[in-house]
Amino acid sequence: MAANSRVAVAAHIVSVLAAKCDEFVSSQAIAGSVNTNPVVIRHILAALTRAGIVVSHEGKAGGSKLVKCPEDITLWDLSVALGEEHLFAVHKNPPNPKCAISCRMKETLGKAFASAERAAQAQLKKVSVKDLLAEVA
Amino acid sequence: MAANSRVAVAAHIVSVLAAKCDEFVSSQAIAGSVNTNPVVIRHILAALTRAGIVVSHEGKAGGSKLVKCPEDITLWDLSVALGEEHLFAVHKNPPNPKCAISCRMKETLGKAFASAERAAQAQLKKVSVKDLLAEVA
DNA sequence: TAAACTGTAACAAACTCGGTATCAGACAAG
DNA sequence: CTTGTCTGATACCGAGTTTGTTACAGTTTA
Repeated sequence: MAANSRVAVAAHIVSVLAAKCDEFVSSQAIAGSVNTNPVVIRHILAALTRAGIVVSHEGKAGGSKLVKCPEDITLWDLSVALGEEHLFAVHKNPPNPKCAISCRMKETLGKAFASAERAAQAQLKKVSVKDLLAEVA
Repeated sequence: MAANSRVAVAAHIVSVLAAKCDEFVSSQAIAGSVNTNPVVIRHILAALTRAGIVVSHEGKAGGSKLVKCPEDITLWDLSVALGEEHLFAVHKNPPNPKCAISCRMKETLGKAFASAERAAQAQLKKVSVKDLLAEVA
């Protein structure tokens, strides 16, 4: 799957913020760690702000910092914050009414994929930002 | 995640073949059920053929049929056949050597994502084409 | 030989993704 | 109160992906 890496970048961002406990860190400094453009970072930070995970501060000496404790932020929370909770997609072609399989297949597949997504979700919920930092250190 | 729907289409294809037990079904007939173009079907069928899941037959009265029993084909087998086993991606920016987090983050995230993928994989392995057909019927 | 089919290549339209440039506005420091 | 630094937002680009389409050579049956 041509999955994007926004959840990974979000995890990186939040880890950097967690490491600099309670300081306001600029998007430029974070971008230095991720090795990308500050605007890319700010775009993801905006989603994390909407989700109540970080708070930002405009103006000189501004930046972002965590609102929640690192152990209360999981990879799943980041996925939800970015609207990336779906791992599988069902084709969206309208069903052929003449074919019984066609009429029910998408619904059936949806259930199967949903259970796989729940399994992955349970695993993502087990990994907190605190765990990531501990592993890195 | 901008997930594609090729695994879903593959599942649809294989279900149609399983329903028409041991007949050779043309890509056009399958396309009629999926409601798409025959070439799209043939492209996926090519991958399934390489994986030894179906066999095709050129010429008039040609088509494709299953090689394996429906209960021995799982959604995971289809994912592997299409090279779609990865659900998550880590950003590929080179790490910033001045930042300890940056140097280890990608590796750490890779492990976390791998465990989530394994969980989803285990679930996909539980669903066979026979199960899909039973659910549809 | 004619018809029906596969296999494959080439292409297009729509979309996604990561990156970049730019600008208004906030705000702290001097 | 001016200057410098920062966020937030928008717009844009190039590359790649996805799905669908057209076209055509080769195979097989009747």
